[in-house]
Parts: sequence; C-alpha cells; structure tokens
Amino acid sequence: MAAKREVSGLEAHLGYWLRRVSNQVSHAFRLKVEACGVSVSEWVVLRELYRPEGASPGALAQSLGMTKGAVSKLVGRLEDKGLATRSPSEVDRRQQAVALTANGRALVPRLAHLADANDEEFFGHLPRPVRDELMRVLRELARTHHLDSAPID
Amino acid sequence: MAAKREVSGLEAHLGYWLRRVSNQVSHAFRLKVEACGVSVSEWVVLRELYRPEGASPGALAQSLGMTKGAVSKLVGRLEDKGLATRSPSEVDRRQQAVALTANGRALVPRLAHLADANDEEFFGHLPRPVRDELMRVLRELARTHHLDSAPID
DNA sequence: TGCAATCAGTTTCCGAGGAAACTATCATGA
DNA sequence: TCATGATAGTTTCCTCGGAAACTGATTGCA
Repeated sequence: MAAKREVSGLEAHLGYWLRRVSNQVSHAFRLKVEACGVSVSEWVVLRELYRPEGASPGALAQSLGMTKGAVSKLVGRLEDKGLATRSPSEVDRRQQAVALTANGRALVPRLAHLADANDEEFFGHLPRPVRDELMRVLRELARTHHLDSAPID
Repeated sequence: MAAKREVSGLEAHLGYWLRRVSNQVSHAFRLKVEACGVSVSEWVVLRELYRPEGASPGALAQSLGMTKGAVSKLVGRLEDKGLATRSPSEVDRRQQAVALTANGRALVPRLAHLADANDEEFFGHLPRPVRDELMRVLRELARTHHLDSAPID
C-alpha cells in the first residue's frame, strides 16, 4: 500500500519519451526542409495534395489530424509561396478545391527524399524487425485513438 | 531504376507517425493537467525539480532537452503561479537555484497520477512485451540522438 | 592588472497551432 | 418561402517554444 508514496518519474512514461523523440526527429527534419523554404507541416500538406485529385481544406484537416484553422493558415502560406492554389467549388460555394501548382508538384519528390533521409538517419540503425514493429504499433495507436477522440475541432 | 518515380508517402515514415501519435498523447495529457493549472512542459519541469536538490535552469535545459530560453520562461511561469522559486547562487552569481515551493511539491504526486493515467489510456492495451520494447527503443533513440545532436542551443 | 573569451540566464522577435467566434453558403421543414 | 440549423472556411486571440541578440558574472591569459 505504498501507492501514495510512489511518485512516478518522467522516464517511466512512454508519452514523455515519445514527445522527446518526436521533437528531435521533427526538428532535424525541419532543418532539412527549410532549405526548400517550407515547414514540416507544409511538407505534409504538399504530400497529401500530391495525388491528382487534390483535396479540400476540410478533407486535409480530417486526414492529417489538425484543425480547420491550422489548415486554412497552412494553405494560405502555400498559396503565398506559389506552391498551391485555392479555387472555389462550383457545386457548393462553401467548399473549395486546393491543388498544387507546377512548382508545388515539382517540389514534392525532393521533399520526399529528404523525408526518407531523415527517417534513415534516425531509424536506419534499428534492426528491420524492430523498425517494422515500431511502425506497426505507431500506426495502430494513431488509428485507435483517432477514432474515439473527440472530433478534432 | 525507378527511384525517380517513387515518391514516398507520408505513411511510409516513422517520423510522421511518431509526430502524430506524440501530438495525440500530449494533447490528451494537456487536457488532464490543465485542470491543475499547469501545462505539459510545466509538469516536466516540476517533476524534475521534485528531487530534494532542485536544479539550475541550465541543468534543466540540459536534462530535458530544451533551450535555455524556454526554461527561463517556464521557470518564470512556475514562479508566477507560486509553484517554484528562483534564488541566486552564492558561489557563482551567474547561476541560480530553482526549487519547488510547498504548493509545487504538493502538486507533483497528483500530476504524476495523471501522467500514469494518460499512459495507461494510450498504451495500456498493448501487450506487456510490446510496451517494454517500445519503451526500450524510444529511450535508445532519445539517448543516441541527444548526444550527437548539435548542442541544443 | 586588465582585456578577451566564456558562461548562465533573460529578452525580443518570430512562426506555429489550438480554441472559439465569425461569415457565407446550403439544407431542412413548418 | 423563410427561419433554423448545419457546414466549410476564415479570423482573432492566445500560448508556446526556438533562434539569436543581449546582460552580467567569471575565468584565463598576456
């Protein structure tokens, strides 16, 4: 019955380590992509828009797990940089279609290589089975808690 | 030689999933601790200060992997909330000792329980060996890339 | 000594994202 | 048809943390 005396430490929590490692990885990636003039989130949106259909801001927010407000600002920045365009939908004037410009499209493969390199830098030394298991677990966690989480906004 | 055509997707990168899951976990934890009037980072600092010796801002920055500036502001907030105190060191007037107040110390066990609960919520369903392996890998990653990373500021 | 380099901490500026209020559009049904 | 409510996006306000310039104290060395 020493529960009252046991004050768990930071290192006891997976969430703590997750946050630290994630910050390290994202920070390193940020340094890589900023040479291309984009941020980590911008890369994510660009990659998501890479498929031919493009996407609406709402769909982006949904699939990327961020708020509408964040996506709105993100798309605005991409537009300012000449990497994406917004065009109003004709069937429903509330919606809009976001699409890559030629510049934006051309940038994605370069950024994808940087992402590959960053992953390799951080996780390349892990044995393949460990790496696969990590991927599996993270995907499962993302999926599991995405569903039962309160609608992201 | 199709390398040029293969544009890797977001879901192919561990860094992407790490960031998403970490954000989910930290966000959920944030909701829990804000009832106690503190942020996630503040919890981290409070827990680190819980040991009897306290710590200096520089030591906190080092062990928590954040910049001096961030720690300085963090300690300032904790002081404003009456949870910590700054006192100048006598041997070296550049340094200062940060310590918890009685209120701050009393808060730590409560926050630790919330951290336990949050970890349980997200990772409790994982089989014990998977959870242990995840912990092992994350700790190793944090350690490995902490050392060879450019000095954090 | 005394000047330069270093070191601890602070501050300023900036970009980023969440929450929530707000605008414009569309759907529903009384 | 018109009021109500839902929906898509935008904007405002806020907090947060990093980068880098800055202050004051200390060390080292000429």
